[in-house]
Amino acid sequence: MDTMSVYHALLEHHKTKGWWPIDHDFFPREFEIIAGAILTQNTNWINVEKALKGLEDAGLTSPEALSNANIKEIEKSVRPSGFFRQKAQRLKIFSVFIMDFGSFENFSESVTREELLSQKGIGPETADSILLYALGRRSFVIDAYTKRIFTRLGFQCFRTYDEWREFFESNVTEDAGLYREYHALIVEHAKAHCRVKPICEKCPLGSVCARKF
DNA sequence: CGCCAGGGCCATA
DNA sequence: TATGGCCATGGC
Repeated sequence: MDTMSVYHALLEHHKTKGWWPIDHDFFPREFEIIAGAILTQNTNWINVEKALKGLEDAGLTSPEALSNANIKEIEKSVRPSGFFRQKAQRLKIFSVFIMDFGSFENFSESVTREELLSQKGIGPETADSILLYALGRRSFVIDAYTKRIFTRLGFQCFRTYDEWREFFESNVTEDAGLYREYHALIVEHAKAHCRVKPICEKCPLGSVCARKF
C-alpha cells in the first residue's frame, strides 16, 4: 500500500471534485479561501460559515476593507467561529500584509511560503492551505485528519509537520490539482469514518500518537 | 452534558 | 525538540 493507492481507494469511495467549500458570491473567491483558512483553525466548518456570513453582512470581504476595519467590528462578525479575538486580529494583520504587495495579483504571484509563515497566526497548515487552494501552488496540506488516517493505516508516524509534508511531496508527484483532490478526500473520509475514538492502534508511537491525533 | 472541531502562540524544561 | 496552557463558539 502506497500513498497513491490510498488516493485511488478514497476517490473510489467518495468521488469528490474540486473541493474547498465556497457558498457565497460576495467575496472575491481567492480571498474568501484565505479568510476561511484562518477562521477554520481548530474549528468546525459550520461555525466558519457563520463567521464568513458575518463578514459579508458587515461588508468586510476584501483585504482593503479588513485592513481598515475597526477590530471590534471584525470581532463581532467572526464570533461564531470561536477564538474570535485572535482570528479578528489575524484577518486584519494578513489583510495589511496583502495590501503591502500593492495588489492581490502581485501578492499571489510573488509571496513565498516563508513570508506567509512570518505573519502572526499563520502556521504551516494555514500557509499550505492558502498556497494550494487560494494561490494554486503545489503545496501539500497536512492536517490532523491526514495524520490520523495515515497512522491508522499503518504508515510511519512522523514527528514534525515538515517531515509529514516532505513524505507526501516526495511520494505524490502529481500536480496541484491532485494535491487539492487528495486533501479534500482525506477530510471527507475522516469526517465520515475517522473520529478521534477509537484511538490509533497501529501507530509505532502508541499512546503519543493516540493523544495527538 | 461532555466531546470535538480542517491550529497556532507562547512559556517552560 | 516537545509538552502543556491558552484561546472560545456551537453542533451533536
